[in-house]
Order: sequence, then C-alpha cells, then structure tokens
Amino acid sequence: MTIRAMESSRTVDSGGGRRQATRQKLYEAAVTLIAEQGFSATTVDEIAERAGVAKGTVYYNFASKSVLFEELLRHGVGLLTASLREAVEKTDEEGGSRVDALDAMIRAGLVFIGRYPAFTQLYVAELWRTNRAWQSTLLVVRQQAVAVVEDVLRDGIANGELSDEIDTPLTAAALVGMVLVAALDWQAFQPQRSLDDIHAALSLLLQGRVGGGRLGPR
Amino acid sequence: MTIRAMESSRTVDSGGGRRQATRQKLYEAAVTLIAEQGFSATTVDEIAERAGVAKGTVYYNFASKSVLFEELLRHGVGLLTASLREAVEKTDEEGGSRVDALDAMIRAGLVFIGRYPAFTQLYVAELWRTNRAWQSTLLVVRQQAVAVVEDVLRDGIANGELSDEIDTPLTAAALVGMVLVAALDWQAFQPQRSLDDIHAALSLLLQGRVGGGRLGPR
DNA sequence: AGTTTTGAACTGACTGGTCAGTGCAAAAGC
DNA sequence: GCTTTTGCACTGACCAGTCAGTTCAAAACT
Repeated sequence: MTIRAMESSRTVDSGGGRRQATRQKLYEAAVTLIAEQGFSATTVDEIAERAGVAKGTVYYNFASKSVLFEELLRHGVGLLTASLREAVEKTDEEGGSRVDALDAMIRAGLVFIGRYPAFTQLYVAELWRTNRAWQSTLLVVRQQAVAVVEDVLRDGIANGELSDEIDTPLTAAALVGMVLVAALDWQAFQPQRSLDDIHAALSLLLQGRVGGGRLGPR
Repeated sequence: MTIRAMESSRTVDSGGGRRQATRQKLYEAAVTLIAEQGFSATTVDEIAERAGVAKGTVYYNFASKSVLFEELLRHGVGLLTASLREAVEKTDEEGGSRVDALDAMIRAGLVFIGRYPAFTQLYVAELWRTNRAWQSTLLVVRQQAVAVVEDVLRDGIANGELSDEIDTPLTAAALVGMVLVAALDWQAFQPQRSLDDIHAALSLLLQGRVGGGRLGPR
C-alpha cells in the first residue's frame, strides 16, 4: 500500500525513490529544452513546468541552473561511455579485431544518439565554448568519452593491426566527430533512414574502402 | 580584399565604405562573443561596446539582434564555400584526382577554421538546434557548404575513382564532421600543433590507410 | 491502539536585476 | 544636403533565485 513501491519504475533508485525520480524528471525536461533553445534561452520556469514540478523544487534539488546542467552532462556522458565500453568488451569476448571494436563503437554511438538525440545535440553545442562556468566539467567529460576510442586505437597500433603512423588523439577526435556529425545529420535531415544504413556508410569510411576499393596514393 | 565581393545580396556595395565597415566591425564583435557565450547570453550592449560603436548604430544597421546573427551566418558560410570551391578549382587546374580534391578541401577547411575559429564554433553550436528563429537560414547555409563536398564525391563515383557503394550525402556529412571536430579539438586542446600535422592525420584517415596499410575485413 | 512530532520534499508568489528595443536631438562624415 | 553615427534616457517584459508556508509518511510517544 506504500507509495514508494510503485515509484521504483526504471531508474536505478539508489536511496530515496522520490527525490531520485524528481531529479530524473528534471534531467529529461532540461535536456530537451536546452538542446532546442540553448542553456541561456531556457528558463528554469520552463524546465519546472515541463517536468511537472514547482520552480522551488528545482532549487531544492539543484543549487542553481548551471549546477543542474553540469550534473546533467555528467549523467549523460556516464551513460555514453558505459555503452561504448560495453561494445568493446563484447567484441573482446568474441575475439574480434581492433577494427571490429571500432566498428562496434560506431554502432554503439549511433544507438546512443538515436536514443538520446537531445543530449547529443546539447553536448556538441556546448563542447567548444570557452569562458563558461561548466568549462572544467566539459573537459573531464569529453576526455572520458574520447579516451575509450583512444584506448582501442592504441591497442590496435600495439598489436600491429593499425598503422603506427596514426596520430592517436587526433584520429580519435576525428572518428568521434565523424559519427557525431553524421548521426546528427541523420536525425535532423534524414530521420527515416535505418540505423544499419548509417552504420554501413560509416563502416565503409572507417575501413577506407571509399577510394574505389583500392589503397590511396603514396 | 574588398568586402563587396561576397555581399551579393540586396544591400549592394554602392560606394558606401562607411556602412560596410561598421557592419564588418559588428560581425567581428558578434562572432567572438556569441561563440564564447552563445546567442542568448550575449547582449547587444556588449556587441556594440566590443565593436566600438553606439548601441543605436547596431539598430540602424540591423533590424534586430537575430537579424544581425542571421546575416553573420550567411556572411561566414559565404566565405567558407568560396574557399572550398577555390580549393577544388585549383586541384582541377592541376589535373588532380578526386581524392586530391577532397584532400585539398580538408586543407582549405582547416585553414578556414584556423582563421575563423569563432565562426566555426558558433556554427557547430547552432546547426542542429530546432525551433529557432533562424532555422531556415541555417538549413540553406548548411546545404551550401555540404553541396561542395557532395559534388566532388559524385564526380569521383562517376569516373570510377571512388567506390559506387558510397552514400554520397552521408559520407559528405561525415567528412565535414571529421574535419570540423578534429579542427575544433585542435584549436581547443592542442593549439600548438601545426596545420600540416593535423592535415596529415586527417589525410591518412581519408585515404583509409589507418588499418595497417591493408584493407579492412568483410 | 491512537495521537503528536519531525523533517524531508515540495510549492508558488515575490523581488531585484537585466536586457532588447525605442526615441530623438545633435554631431559627424561623404 | 543627404546618410550615418552618437549618446543617453527610458520602458516593459522577462527571469534567476528566495523564502515563508504546506504536505504527508514515518517515527516517537502515550
């Protein structure tokens, strides 16, 4: 008969169920609005209204608007890196190559963006801004995500599977960018296409089979 | 070196050096501030001050804050596409391959981003936002830039130089994303590295020579 | 058992400040 | 003699953050 019993729906409610549920609602409301309008253009009143909660509740749960945003960033990137790492692990279990691992990460990235398009939008929009309050949070959070890709690249170079001419950090950034931009374009301009379709196109690019199925010059 | 060349719209040059100069100053002030803080967080007073101009002048030259921003977008993307097209033309004159043309565009893109980092930042931050006043402007402006890349890809497929398995629009978007994100990362996190360095790393990726100099699986 | 107390969670009206945009007369170019 | 710029006062809307008060389930008490 207790109300708490029914509130433990989906979130891994560690500790108090009610508070956690409220925060979750606020995250979901904030991520959509900020993705659409940007941080500054989104008002706390809007967030509260969308979450079906009073404005005071926002400030009861988060110290300020920007703290809410920072925690939202950490939350989201946590989900992303977990998903990327899982993809790599699964490849490892199946004894796949490092290129297979990269390919699996591309797919995981696409799945993530398909599930949380608003978060991705917001992340890209804020990542390269300078002089903002949450600058340091972004730096940490970016490093977390890119590091997973860098690790796979390094492993691949170590075992000779990938060329040692590769510039690891730069290539990792470029790969992330490739997936990010292709996926956002997919969502924004060709949403009817299937994930497999997008994945295949990016796979082709990754494996360098764009140049007519032959090696490039030099 | 004249500004007139790209201002192809209604406000034709017609001798007016003064007005154009003021607008240019406003563009430059606005692009930096908006890149750093975002559109909403940037005030018209700030823009005027940074441009060394009275607030009234802003409204004498532009109908509103968002109109200033829209024209800024058009202005900047005009410069970018001109630069990309020039790179392709130069390759054509030298009888280069389509892969060479793509490579030249990568370099042109990097040069552009190196010269106008703030504009690039701002462009990326706004491109995938939905429900904003300048949505339609962005769409047009995006298409202009991506179209140049798509044209080269299509030519390459037509003459057999590139695989016809390629998904032209998607690959174009992915390539643009690759350059965009790699370049922004370069600017933000490793600004000391040389353009040639970055270019080489992206070239490698474009030509598919990442996988140890051999073809990928499948 | 029933009654009272506690405190975490939540509410929403209110405040102090900010900012886009206006109006206009005088000055400065061209 | 036009166009353009300046300087500055003004307005009205909007918004982040506050705070005194409410709710209610569980704990404490009788």
